[in-house]
Amino acid sequence: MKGSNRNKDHSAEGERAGKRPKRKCLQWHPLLAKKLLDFSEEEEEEDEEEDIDKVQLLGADGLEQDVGETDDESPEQRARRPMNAFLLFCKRHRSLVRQEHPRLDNRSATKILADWWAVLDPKEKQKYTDMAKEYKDAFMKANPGYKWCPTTNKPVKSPTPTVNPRKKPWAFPSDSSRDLPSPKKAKTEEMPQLNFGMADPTQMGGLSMLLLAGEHALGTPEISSGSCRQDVSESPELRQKSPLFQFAEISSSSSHSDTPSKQCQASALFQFAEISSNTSQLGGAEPVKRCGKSALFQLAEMCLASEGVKMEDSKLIKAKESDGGRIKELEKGKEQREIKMEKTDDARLQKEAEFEKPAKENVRDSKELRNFEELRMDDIMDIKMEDPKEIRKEELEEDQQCSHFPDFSYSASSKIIISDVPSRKDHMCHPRGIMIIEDPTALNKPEKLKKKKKKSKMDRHGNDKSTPKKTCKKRQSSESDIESVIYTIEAVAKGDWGIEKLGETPRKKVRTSSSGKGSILDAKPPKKKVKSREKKMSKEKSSDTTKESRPPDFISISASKNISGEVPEGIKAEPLTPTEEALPPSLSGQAKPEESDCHRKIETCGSRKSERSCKGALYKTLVSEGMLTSLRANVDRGKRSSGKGNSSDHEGCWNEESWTFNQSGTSGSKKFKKTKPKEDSLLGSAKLDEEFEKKFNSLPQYSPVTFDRKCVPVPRKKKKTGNMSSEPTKTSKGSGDKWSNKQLFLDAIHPTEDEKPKEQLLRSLPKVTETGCHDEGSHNPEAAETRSSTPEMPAVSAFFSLAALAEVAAMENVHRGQRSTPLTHDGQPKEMPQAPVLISCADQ
DNA sequence: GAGAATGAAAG
DNA sequence: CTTTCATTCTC
Repeated sequence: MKGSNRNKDHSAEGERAGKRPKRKCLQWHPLLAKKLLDFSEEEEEEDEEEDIDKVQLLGADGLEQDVGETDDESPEQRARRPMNAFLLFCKRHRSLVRQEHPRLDNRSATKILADWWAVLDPKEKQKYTDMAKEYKDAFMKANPGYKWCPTTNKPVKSPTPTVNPRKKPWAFPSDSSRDLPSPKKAKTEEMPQLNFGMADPTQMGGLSMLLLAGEHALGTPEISSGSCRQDVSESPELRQKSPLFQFAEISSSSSHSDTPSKQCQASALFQFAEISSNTSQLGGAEPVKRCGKSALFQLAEMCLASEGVKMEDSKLIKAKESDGGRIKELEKGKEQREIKMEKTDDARLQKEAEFEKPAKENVRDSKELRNFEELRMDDIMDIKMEDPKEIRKEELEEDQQCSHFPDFSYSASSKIIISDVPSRKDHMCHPRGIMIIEDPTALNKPEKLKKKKKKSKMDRHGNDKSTPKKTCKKRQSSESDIESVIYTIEAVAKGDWGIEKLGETPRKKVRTSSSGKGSILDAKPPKKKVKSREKKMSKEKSSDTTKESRPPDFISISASKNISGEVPEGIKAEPLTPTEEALPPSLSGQAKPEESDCHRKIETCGSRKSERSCKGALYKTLVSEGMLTSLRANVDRGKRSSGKGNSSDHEGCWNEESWTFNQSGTSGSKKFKKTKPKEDSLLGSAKLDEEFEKKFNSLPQYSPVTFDRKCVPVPRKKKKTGNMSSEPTKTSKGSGDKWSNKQLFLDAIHPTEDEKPKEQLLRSLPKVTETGCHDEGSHNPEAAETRSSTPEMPAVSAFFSLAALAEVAAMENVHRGQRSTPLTHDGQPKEMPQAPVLISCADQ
């Protein structure tokens, strides 16, 4: 049913309604495609990967379908016209309105918003207008060919029946020169001539491509986007006005010069737009050179070297594991990591295993959770040891424990474990593991997911209203969540992302993946998370301390990395290794060869894979060092997209979900690559969106009070008058009570009486976290504005090459999905402060 | 899905 | 001048 609908014209609307549509837009899709073309080599490799993926995907047809569907819809179509000032305002303030008038339906809220808008100080209005314009410009730059809307009628019917008539027409009509068919289409069938047509964002090359793109952007003059350039040249004012433009200019034109100061201030929006565009036009790049170029890369390489050892270990493990606990393998995840080290010495392992078992039994009473974890550890160890007897024992123990925990069932445990796995930094692994374990059906049905989301939303909103039962369930999870949140916060404060991811990721994924079973799962995972976190925390302490004490310098990073390589600690994420581990046996077979390849390549600094791996290492390092904080905005985005896009069908492809799906499909070692392609696309759009969001968040948010005063006198329209009179009145009342004058500018946290303490707590916590670690979330409008340029980002960018930054960002995007909802465990709005809207969307 | 608002863009 | 569509989300 859906499929048909999607295809139909209205599908777009439906999508919108669905919310997922939001993120779908990859305006530069075509550009990416070109990139792909440029980097045909990688493409080939990826293709292979794809095949593998497909095979794997077979299991879950739904996933694949989703992807395909997504393809059909084509990102270009998705590209949405930028919001105008009023819409921005609405988006920014709707949540406020809703808070004040929870009962009010959206329409009414819109009316109120309109009223506010009407009375809004022109000066303030101008901010929104400017923002809208800025974003529009950026958007247009990103999508040179983009047309606002097709004419009312024409597009729909006549043109291209194959694709949604409506979308196609307006997507990139003007690009006659380029003629980029919708990327997806092209890839599948049409335009054999155009190689890029083949490029499917989904399938497209990985970070390397992105990297290349970035390099190009930096290195190459603005050959690419003529139109954009023209625009820029034409409107110098814009540049002056908006850092975005400046940045765009810089990146496009000179690029090479780092011009850190300016760039720093400039917004990533244009950057990415430029990059994408440039890349598209530019020819292939030389990865090797790049490697040499960036210090960042070198650093990554160093990291890689350390990791390489680990990888080998993981291989060994796999080989051994062929026996039994496949799932367990997946589950092992983190513990494995640690264990790996131990593993080297079997004797030690055995001893430890034995030791731990009895110990946990004793502990049981006191700390069940811990035991559980330990148990897992034991399982892992056993597996490694390959001793069937021990495994059995473990099982028994597990059973016992299960008895202790009514909630935990075997299946549940497995799932939980999986969730844990994701908690590690290996995002790649998670999705896949989830996919495998979970029912494909669930994935297939986006609708259900939607419902779920809705429900969750309902719950959150309607705590007052209804669903005591649901609430209860959630509450359990929520409590645990809170703990986790706290941990997360702490972790964040310390700069350790991994932990945070742990908490968040599992949750989200679990939910998403397990539409039906979610409730049970939800309840469980949090506990585990907490424990795992605790454990990690303790273990990581040493590392953490190190991090804390040290500033995020290159040197420090490198040092830490080296150390990490030596130390088994979980802090450093081993992207490749964990992934491999996570792979199920079936996959492992395929993966192994790849791994070996990777390994070899890794050894070779110049190879792309090595680059990737290096990137991964780098990413880890950066993460550990907390340098990615600024990039974290992606998380928000991810949440958003995930929330909306969870359905995963068509639009999903660009979303995290799609991403996740792909990963799941992907075979082990290559996950990175595959992920990357989407990431790229995502990255571009994501970055743009991210920047946009930042800016958006920086926009001032006004308290109802502000409007109340003005509001009364100004009745805008006759029609509404009736409503207006009544509603505005309400507003005034509510605002008066809740809002103090000092709060004229709304900060992040709204003291809503309606909301429950939990939510508040969650909100506040996340806020704090973000605030502390990342400036991104601009809680204070003023501060936000100041930040609009995003101090951190610029700093980072200045430090690293743009390309490197982009890579990292891409990586983070990958992670996004998993960690996406750090705070949102319950589906409650956590990050109210920055983007209320985001929150609403984000919660599944 | 419709609808509530505003506004930009295209016909 | 009219029509789309961008945002959000209830009904």
